[in-house]
Amino acid sequence: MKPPNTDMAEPRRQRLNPDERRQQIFLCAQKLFNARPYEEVSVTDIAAAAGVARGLINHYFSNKRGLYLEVIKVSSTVSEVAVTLLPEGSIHERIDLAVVWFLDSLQRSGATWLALGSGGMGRDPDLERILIKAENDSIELLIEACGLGGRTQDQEQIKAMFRVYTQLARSGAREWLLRKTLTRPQVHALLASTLRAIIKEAIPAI
Amino acid sequence: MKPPNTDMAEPRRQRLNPDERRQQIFLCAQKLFNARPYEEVSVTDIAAAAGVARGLINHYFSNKRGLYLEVIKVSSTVSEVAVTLLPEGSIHERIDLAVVWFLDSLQRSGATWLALGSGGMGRDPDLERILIKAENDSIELLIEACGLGGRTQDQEQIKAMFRVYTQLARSGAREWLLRKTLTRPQVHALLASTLRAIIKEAIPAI
DNA sequence: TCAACTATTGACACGATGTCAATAGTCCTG
DNA sequence: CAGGACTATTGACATCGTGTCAATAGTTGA
Repeated sequence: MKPPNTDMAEPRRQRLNPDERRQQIFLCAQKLFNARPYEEVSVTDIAAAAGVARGLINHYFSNKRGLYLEVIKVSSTVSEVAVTLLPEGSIHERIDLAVVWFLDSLQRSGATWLALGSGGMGRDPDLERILIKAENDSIELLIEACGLGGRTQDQEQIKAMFRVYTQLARSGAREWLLRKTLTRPQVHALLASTLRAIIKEAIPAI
Repeated sequence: MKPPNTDMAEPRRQRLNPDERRQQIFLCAQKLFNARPYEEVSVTDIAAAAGVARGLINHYFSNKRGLYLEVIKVSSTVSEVAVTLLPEGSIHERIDLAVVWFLDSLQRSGATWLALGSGGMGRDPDLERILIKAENDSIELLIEACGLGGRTQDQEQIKAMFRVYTQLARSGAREWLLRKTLTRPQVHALLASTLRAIIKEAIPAI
C-alpha cells in the first residue's frame, strides 16, 4: 500500500510528542469518518492513513468508538447561528412571524443543508452534529418567541416537543424547496397551524 | 445457555420443512432486532435463540444484512387489517384512533423501525426503497382514515402534507421510545392535536 | 556516552461473519 | 420393510476486525 520511500533517511519509527501524535491521528480519523460511515472505517484504515501501528490508536484513544465520539464532539462545537430577535405582539402574530423567520432563513441558506438531513447523499456525522446544534438554537429561539421561556419546570419536555416540531418544519421545507410539491404559503399554513395546535393543546397537556 | 433437557427423546437434529425453519429463524431474528440495534445482535445470538447452527442462518438468508432487511421490510409494512379496523365515527374520534393505532404498532415493532432514520448502518438503496414504500402506504392509510380519500384534485398536495406529518409522527415516537423525554400520552396529544390542525386549517388552505 | 524514560511496535487472544464439505433425518421406491 | 436418494443441518475452517500487552527503539538528560 505505502509506496517504497526512495529517501532512505526516514527512520523506521518516527517518535512524536504525544500531543502532536494524538492530533495527527485525530485528523486522519476525522477525515475518514467524514468520508465514510462509522462501520466502514476500520481502525486499520486510520492507522494506515496516519502511517502508524494499529495498536497506537488504542493507546491514545480508548477504543474506536471513543475516537469517533471525539471527532463528533469537536466538530459539533464549530457551528454558530445568528440569533435574531423577534418583536413583541400577540401569540398568534409571534407564531406567524416565527414561521416567516424560519422560512426566510431557510430560503436564504439554500437547499444545501436541507438535503443533508435525510436527503440523497451519504451521511456526514460532522454536519449532522452541526445541524443538531443549529436545531437546538432554533428550538430555544422558538420557545422564546412563543413566550414559554419562563417555565423552567417542564423545560425538558417542552424542548422535546419543539424538537419534534422542528422535524416537521424541516420536512415541510423539504417539500417546498426540494420536491416542490407545496408552495410557500401552503407550508406556512401547515407550520403555523401545527405550531398553534402544539402551544394550545399539547403543551398544556404536560 | 440452553437448559439440559430431561426429556431424552429429543433428536439431535430436528429436521423441519424449509419454510417452517425459515419462518422460525425469521421470528427469532425479529424479536432480537426489535430488542437491540443491528450491531449488537450477532448471528450467533440468532442461531442460539432458534436452537440452530450458525451456518443455517447463512443458508436461509444470504447474510446478516439480508436477514435484517427482511425483518425491516415486514415490520414496516402496514398490515391490511389496519385499514379495515378503522371504524366509523366523527373525524375527531377517527383521528384519535389513527394515532392510537400508529403508536400501538410502533410500540410493537420496537426500536427497529425508528433507528432507521439516523443510527444503524450506512445508507442502503434497498432499505431506502423499502422505507419509501412503507411510508407511502401509511400515508394512504392516514388519508383514508381522515376521510380525505375522495378528493382526487389536490391529492398530490394532500399527500405531501401527510408526508410532512409522518416525519412529525416519526420524530415524536423517537422522543417517546428512544430518548424517553416524552410519555406516550404526551406524544399522543402532540400527534393528535397537530393532525387535527392540519386537517382543519392547512388542508382547506390548499 | 550511557542509562532512564516512554513512544511505538508487533504479536497475541478473542469474537464475528461467511463458506463448504460432511453428516444425518426423511422420504420414496423396489 | 429394507435401503438408497435427497437434502436439511451441522461443525470446522478461513478471514477479518478489535483490544491488550510485553518487547523494542527513539529521545532526553546527567
